[in-house]
Amino acid sequence: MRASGMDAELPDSLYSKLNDQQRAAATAGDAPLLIVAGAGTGKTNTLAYRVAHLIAKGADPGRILLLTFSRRAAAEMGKRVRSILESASAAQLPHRPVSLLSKLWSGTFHAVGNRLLRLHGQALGIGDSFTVLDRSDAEDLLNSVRSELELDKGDVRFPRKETCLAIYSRCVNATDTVEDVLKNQFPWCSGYPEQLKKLFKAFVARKQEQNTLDYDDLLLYWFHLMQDEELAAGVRARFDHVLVDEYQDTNRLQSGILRKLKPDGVGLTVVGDDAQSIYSFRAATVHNILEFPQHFPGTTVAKLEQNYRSVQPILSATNAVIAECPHRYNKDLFTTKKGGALPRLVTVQDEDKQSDYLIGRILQHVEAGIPLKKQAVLFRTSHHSDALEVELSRRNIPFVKYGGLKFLEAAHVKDTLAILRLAENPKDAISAQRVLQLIDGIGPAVAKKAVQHLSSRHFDLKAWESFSCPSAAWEQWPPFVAMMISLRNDKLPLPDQVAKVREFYAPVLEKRYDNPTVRKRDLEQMEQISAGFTSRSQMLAELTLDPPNSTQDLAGPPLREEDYLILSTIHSAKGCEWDCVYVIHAADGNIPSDMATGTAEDIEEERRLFYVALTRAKDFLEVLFPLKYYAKKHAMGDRHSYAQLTRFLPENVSEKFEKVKVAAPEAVSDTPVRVGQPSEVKRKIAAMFG
DNA sequence: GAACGGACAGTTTGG
DNA sequence: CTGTCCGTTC
Repeated sequence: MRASGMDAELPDSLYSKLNDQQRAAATAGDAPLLIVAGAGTGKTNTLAYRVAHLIAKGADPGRILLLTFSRRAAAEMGKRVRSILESASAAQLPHRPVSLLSKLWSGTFHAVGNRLLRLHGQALGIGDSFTVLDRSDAEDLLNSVRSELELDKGDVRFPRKETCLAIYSRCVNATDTVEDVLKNQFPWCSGYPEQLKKLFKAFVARKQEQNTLDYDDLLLYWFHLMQDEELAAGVRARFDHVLVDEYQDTNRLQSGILRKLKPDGVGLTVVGDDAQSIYSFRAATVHNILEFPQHFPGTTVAKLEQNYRSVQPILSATNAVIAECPHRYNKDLFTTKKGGALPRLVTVQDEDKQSDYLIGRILQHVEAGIPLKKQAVLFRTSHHSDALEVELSRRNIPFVKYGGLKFLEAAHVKDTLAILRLAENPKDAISAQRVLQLIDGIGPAVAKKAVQHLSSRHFDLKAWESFSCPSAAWEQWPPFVAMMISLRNDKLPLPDQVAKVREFYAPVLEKRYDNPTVRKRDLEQMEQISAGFTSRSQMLAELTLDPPNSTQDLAGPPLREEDYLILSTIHSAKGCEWDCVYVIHAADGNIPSDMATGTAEDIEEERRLFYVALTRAKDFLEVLFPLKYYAKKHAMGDRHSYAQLTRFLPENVSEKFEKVKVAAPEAVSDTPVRVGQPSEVKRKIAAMFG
């Protein structure tokens, strides 16, 4: 181990904030280390202490690789390590490690893969200027390959592009064959193994021609980089220590990378909780954490079992929920947080009542001194919060939503980024086709011709000056080509580039969308944030790899000052905690989602998902269950159906909850008009004059 | 032959 | 709100 001569322990007082289990984990030696950490047991803190410990003992921060689940987690970890080391410096450690912290390699597997591949890209033949396709780009590319191969002709049952990509992605991430993936995950597509293989082969070839990598490629090329002994040695030599957070949610490709990165496991630390594995749809496998000790003989297993997050009644309830799950590392979570309220299981009449009740409770908690920011509403699926969002807006309660429709998925944002991507990588035909079709008179056919024109002239964008476009495009074409050429100028600062794009794009936006003002503001925002990136390539890669979770993520500080309620999908809530947590739509079919009740394993994952939701709560937890669901298609007739409570709360579990029933509204015949109506009237009157 | 406009359906979770 | 299908228009 490097620099082992300059052993300097962190001052003892620093560890006083850790319990014995945490301290043992943070200060364990270099043998492979598996930290099994239950929900709320201070996992992040322990990992941060371990990093600080390694640095204090002389490890070079630039030689530590910290793999986290999200960008947010990476930032949080960096902050904590910094603050621990600052306390250490105050206690007069010999060197000043804090200033070196920026050298730490931290980020998601995909982001680190992106960085490493740009460093080693020459050796792999992909260069350092590849662009990264997001999922919908990859789908579009797959789709165009599919129609070229005429796989969509005459067979309506051939899987849709989304399904094709999902199959491909599963093959890559689970390192599985097409046949096995079809058999196990996509049985309804099992009639097409040969066609799919042909499609995937062409898809891979096309990406290589275009110099583009999709998300999966960032792992796949990294994986293969590690299979080449000479190149692998180069990557291995970069890192003395590798730490992986949320290990239960890694897939086989990722564990394959780790095993080549640290073949004997020396200097490798992984942290996770098998009870919180919720990403199998992304090919994550809980086997990675369960079998870690077999993969790396000599593993030290450290358990963290003291829960610091939840009060006893909540912990009892969540322990009861997870106790129903058959296979897992045994952990006995306990807390010393005595007292506290029982979690509530609230039955409401329907979704409207759910919103009413919820907002009432949220405001009560605000009055009791709990700011909105410390309260979160969690749900299985993004659209589960639709009705609530309407009601929150109506009552002027500010909120931020995590998960769901991404800023980057909005058409106008995609258009703008496509222009920048085309400037970055003129071989990127998917971006080119998207961009070209923004011009009047240019549709798929002409766009394709223009791409061919460019391709046969060495992808020099100047070649478009000599392209004969249809007459409808005559006016827009020259300024378009001029803009593209000017973007190739490396000296042009990024915000100026975005400004040029906006100038070109503004009229298109006016013409194509009926709410251009909001969209224009998004683009202004994009120009502003572009100033924060060092290069166009960095901006494009980072936006693709760490898509902003909400538009507020992009907004400047002013909004951060304000108090706002958190709405989040359960998946996006991973790793977070709040004083009050409300889990809505706890009906069977929602939790578990009826999209995910195929196999017993699927259902177990949904159970863990429910467990993750409940364990986010510190002081107050409420689970809401609307009895009635109205069939959306028959809104005119008041057709409805009765829901069942989620199967994850059988009587022996739900007895840990205080049961609350909110009275049925129909009982009162002289109830005044529905709450929704006044706003409708006001809206109509307000809209009378445009 | 290709672009465009209107109508219509569908929409898990995320790097 | 976006992708897709289809009839109409250039």
